[in-house]
Amino acid sequence: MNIAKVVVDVPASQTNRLFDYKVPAELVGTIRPGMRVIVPFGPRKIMGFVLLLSDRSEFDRLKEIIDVMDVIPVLTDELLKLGKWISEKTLSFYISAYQAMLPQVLKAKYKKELQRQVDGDLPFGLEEIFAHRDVIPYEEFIERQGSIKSLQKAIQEGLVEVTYLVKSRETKKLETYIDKHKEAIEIEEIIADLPAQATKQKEILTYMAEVDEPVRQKKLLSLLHTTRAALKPLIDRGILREHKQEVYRNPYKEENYPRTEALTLTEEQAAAIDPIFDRVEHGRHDVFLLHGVTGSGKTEVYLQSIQAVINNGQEAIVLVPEIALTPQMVQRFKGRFGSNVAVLHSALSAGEKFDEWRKIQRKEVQVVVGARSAIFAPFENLGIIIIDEEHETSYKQEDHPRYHARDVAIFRGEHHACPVILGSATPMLETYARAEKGVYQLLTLSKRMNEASMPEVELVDMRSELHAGNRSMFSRQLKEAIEERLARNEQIVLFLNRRGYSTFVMCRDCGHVIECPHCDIALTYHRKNERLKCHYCSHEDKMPNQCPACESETIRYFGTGTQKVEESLTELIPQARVVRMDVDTTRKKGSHETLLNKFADKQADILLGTQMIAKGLDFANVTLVGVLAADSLLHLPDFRAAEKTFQLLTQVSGRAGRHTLPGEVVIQTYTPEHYSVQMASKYDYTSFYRKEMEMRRTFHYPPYFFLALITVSHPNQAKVIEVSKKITMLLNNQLSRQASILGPTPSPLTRIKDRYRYQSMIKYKNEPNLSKSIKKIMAMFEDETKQNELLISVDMQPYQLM
DNA sequence: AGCACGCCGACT
DNA sequence: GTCGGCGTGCTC
Repeated sequence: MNIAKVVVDVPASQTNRLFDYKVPAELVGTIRPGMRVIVPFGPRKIMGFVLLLSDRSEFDRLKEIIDVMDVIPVLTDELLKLGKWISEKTLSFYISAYQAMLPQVLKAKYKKELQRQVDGDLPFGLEEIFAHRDVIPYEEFIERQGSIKSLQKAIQEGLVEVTYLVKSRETKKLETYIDKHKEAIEIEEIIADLPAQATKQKEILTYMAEVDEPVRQKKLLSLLHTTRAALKPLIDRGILREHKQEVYRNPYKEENYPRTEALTLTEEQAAAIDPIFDRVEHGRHDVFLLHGVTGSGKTEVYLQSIQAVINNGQEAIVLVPEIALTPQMVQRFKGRFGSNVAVLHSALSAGEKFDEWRKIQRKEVQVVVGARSAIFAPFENLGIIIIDEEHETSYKQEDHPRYHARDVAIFRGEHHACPVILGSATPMLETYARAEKGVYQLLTLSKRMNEASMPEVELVDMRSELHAGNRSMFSRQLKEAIEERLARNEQIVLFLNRRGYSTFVMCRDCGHVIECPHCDIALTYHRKNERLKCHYCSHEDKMPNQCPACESETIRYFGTGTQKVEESLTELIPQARVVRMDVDTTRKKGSHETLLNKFADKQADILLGTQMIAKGLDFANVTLVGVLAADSLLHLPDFRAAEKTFQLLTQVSGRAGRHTLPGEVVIQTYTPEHYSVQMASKYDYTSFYRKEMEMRRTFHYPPYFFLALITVSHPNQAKVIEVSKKITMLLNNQLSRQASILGPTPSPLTRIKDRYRYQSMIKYKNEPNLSKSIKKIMAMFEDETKQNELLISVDMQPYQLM
C-alpha cells in the first residue's frame, strides 16, 4: 500500500480526477486517506487530499509525496465519500467539495520564492531587486518590475532557483503557563534567602509553592497584581519554569450560560418525540418533518432528543439558519448541554471556527450547533441530525459546490443509520409533499405551549387607506394599535421587508400588479428603457401609463427602506422610542446583541427591522406585531414568492403574545385577497399548501418538476446570447420530450462586474442522463471557458434564481 | 490554475 | 538570426 491516490488543489475540469503518488518509505503507515499532503505537480508544489491507498497504479513514472500536513486525517472515510457524492450531484470539482467541508484555515496557502544560489552579486540587474538578500518573494520581483528574461537566464545559469512553498493557514493559540522547577521545600529556602525588597518575587514563590499544577501566567500576574518583570528573574534562575500550552479560543464562555433542566413535555410533544426516541434507540434512519406552529416548543423536542442521543454515547448536529443563530439561541443549547456543545457561526473569526471544529474532531463535544456548513462536522458516531426552520433558503449554498444542507443531512443520516429531523412552522412545499407521500414521517405540534393562543390577525387594505386620504405608510388601524400599546407600556415589533422592495409595478388604486402572461410572475421594471420584463421567459412589455385593470393613472413601481420608515414613524408618533435593526445598524460585531438587549430592557418601545427580526425572538412584553407591507415579497420574480410571503407572515406573527399577555398582529397589504396573505392571517398552512400545490402543478414548478439553472456570463453581450442559445438548442436535442427548456433570458441581475449574464432553465421530471448531458455540453465549451472570459455555471435545484 | 513548449511574425 | 506574443496541452 505505498501508492496514494490524490485529489489535487487545482479546480479545473482537466485536473478533476485522481493523481497517483508514491508514498515515501518514511511515511508508509503514517499517511492515511483523508489527510492533506504536499505533492509535486508539474514544476510546482501543491496541496492534495489522499483519497485512497493502493498498491498498484496504471502510471509507471510516479513522483513521491513531499510531505504530510496532518497527524489525524481531516476528512473521515464518510466525509470522503460524501464529498465525492456532492461533487457529482452539484457538478462541481472534487477539490471544491472537500474544501467546503473544512474550516477556511485548512486551505493551503501558496508562495513562490526566488533563492540565490551563489555568493557575490547577481548579474543582469537582479542584484538591485535582491538587495543582498538570499531569498525574495516572487511577488516582490514582479512588483518591482524585474525582467523575466534576465531571471530565466539566471535560472539557466544556476545563479537563482525558484522554490514553491505550501503552508497551512492554521494557527493554534498558545498561552504561557508557569510551573515549579524545584521542590516546595527548596522553594521555601529560596524565599528566605531573597533580599528584603524583593516582595513581589516572594509573593510569587509563596503562591507557586502551594499549587500543584501549572498556572496560567496571565492569571498568576493579575492575581498577585504584578508584571512579568518580577517573574522573569525566577524563571532565569531556574526556580520556575515556563512552557507554552495550546488553548482554545473560546468565544462562548460557559459561565455565561445558566444551566436549564428538561421541561415537562405536553401531550403533543410527547407524542412527537416517541418515534424519534424509537429510531435513536434502534439505530434506524428516518426523516421526520416536525411541523409545529410558532411557539409550540419544537426546541424542547430537539433538546430532549439530543439528550437521548448523548445518553446513547452518540453525537448530534443541529442546524439553525445563520440569521437565527443569536445569543438567545446559543443559550438554549449551552444552557442544557454546557461545554458539550460546539458552536459554528459565521460571526466567529477563522481561528475561533477552527478551534470549535477541532473540539468536534477530537470528540471533546457531542453536540454542534451551527449554520449550514456545520452539517460537515466530522463526527463519526452521529445519533441525530436536526435542521431547524428547514424551509429557510440559506440552507442552500449559493456558490460552488451548490449543495443543500438537507440533502447532505439525509446522506449522513443514512450512513449513520440515525434520524434526521426537519423542523418548521411553515415547511417547504417540497418537504410537506414528501411527508404526505410518506417518504418523510410527519410529526405535528398544533398547539402553543403555556396554552397561549395564536395572536389575532387583522388585515388592513392599504388601498382603502389611500382612498380615505391616508398617504402615509402607516394605516389608521396600525397607528391606533401602536398608541394603545404605548399607553399600556407594552412593546411592539414592526416588520418591513426591504429586500422585496424592488421593482414590481403596482396600481395604488386597485392593487393590480402587472404579471407575465405566461409565467404567473410579476414583471420587473427596467428604468433604463422604461420596459417591463419577465426573467423567466423573456416576455417583454412597455411600462403602461394607466392600470390595465382599472384604468387609474396611479400606477407606479415601488421602492423604500427602513430608514424612511423610522423617520415617518417618529414624525407620526413622536413619543415612541424606536430601535432600528437592519443590515446597516447591525454591521458591527456585537451590535445585534446590544440592540436586542436595549429592547429587552424596555429602553425602547418599538423594534423596527427587516428579515432578521422575523425569527426566533422571544420577548414576553411584545403584544403587537405590525407588518408594513405584506406584498413586498409577493411580487418578486420568483415562483416561490407566494410561499415566501406565507412563511414570512407566519413567522413574524409568531413574535407576538408568546407568554401571558395576548398578542395582536396587524398586516398591511394592497392585496388582502391573495391566498398567501389570507391563509397566513388564519394560520392555515394546510389550505395554503393545497392552493400553492395547484399553482405549482399548473405552471410546472417543484415539487412536480425538478429545476436546473444554467447561467452563462461574458463581458460581451452578443457572445453570451450566442452561447446561451447554443446551449439551449443542444439541451433540447438531448433531453426527453417531458423536459422543457426556458430561455435564454437575461438574469434578474443582468450585468455584474461588467459581465453580462443570461440564463436557461430546465424543468424536468425524470432525466437520468441530465448530469451527463450538461457535462458533455460544458466540455464542448471548455476551450472557450478557459481562454475567453466565458463562464458557464450550473445550479441543480436552484433557490435563488439570480 | 499555472507553467512550458512551440509556432509565427517583427525586429536588431 | 532571435525576441517575444500567445495558443495548446500537461500536470501522477
